[in-house]
Amino acid sequence: METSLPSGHTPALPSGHTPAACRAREILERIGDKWSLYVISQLSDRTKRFNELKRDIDGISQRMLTVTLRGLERDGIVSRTMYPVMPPRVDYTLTPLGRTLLDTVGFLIHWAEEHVEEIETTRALYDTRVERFHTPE
Amino acid sequence: METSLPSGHTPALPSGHTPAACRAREILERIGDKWSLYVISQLSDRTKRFNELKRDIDGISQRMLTVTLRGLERDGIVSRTMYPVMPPRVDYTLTPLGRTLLDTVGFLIHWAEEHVEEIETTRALYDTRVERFHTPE
DNA sequence: CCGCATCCCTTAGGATACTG
DNA sequence: CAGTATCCTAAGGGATGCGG
Repeated sequence: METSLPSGHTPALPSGHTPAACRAREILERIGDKWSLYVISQLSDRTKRFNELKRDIDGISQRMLTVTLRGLERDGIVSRTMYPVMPPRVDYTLTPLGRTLLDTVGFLIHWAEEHVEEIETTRALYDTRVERFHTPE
Repeated sequence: METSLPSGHTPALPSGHTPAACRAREILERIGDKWSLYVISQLSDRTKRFNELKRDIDGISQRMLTVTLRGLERDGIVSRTMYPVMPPRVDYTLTPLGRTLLDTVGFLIHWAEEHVEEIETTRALYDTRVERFHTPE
């Protein structure tokens, strides 16, 4: 297993011609959904409990946190430990597989925060241009 | 602007406590959707035309290619050049901003393909466990 | 405290047909 | 060739209430 980055241009993967690439999409959709990146990021430094995650990820609903965690657990990216105590206690932590995503996830979030201003400006410009085209007056 | 990877653990970003982080989510959703990663990847080595992309990205519909390209263009990740000829010709290429994503995109796709087997096995195992719980017999 | 079940609305996204 | 327009279904995702 090589962890080195395929620097520069990837050989422009077949993206569906081979069965493997086709199935890879399902996996990317898992971590590419609305919340997974943030859950992974929040677990980057240590194990956390359910409500701790809920507090730290601003705007996530209880339902979506559950759904997201289940998905990540199903894929073997997050592991779940339940302690049969009262009140219940559940710990979530990254698996070794999950940890292999940390650099990339960190980079993506970093990248997004770095370019927020730039992209929002570009968007605004684009939108006014399109508006001009569509409004008659 | 530092392009170096925040290796290991990110400082577990606030993910919404600051306005910047909150807005960053919208940007991540853009490249985290179903097709963007593949479009970016396909443009990694060179400019391509519309139908060329459509051919190369297996399974994408004409509509979704249009929608995805518009979104990427709006964010300044892809640039669009239209030649007023007959038949029409439109070229798509990555902007400098778009190129800064190449390593990460390449890594993600590579990562997904690398772990397809592993994850599918984990999924299947997880599903049978859950099934056991829910089916009475 | 953790989380499942339900309701319900919104969005994503595929199929198809038509245009400059 | 490179789209737009329309229709329609499935999935996403929030709110709320209940249960161990």
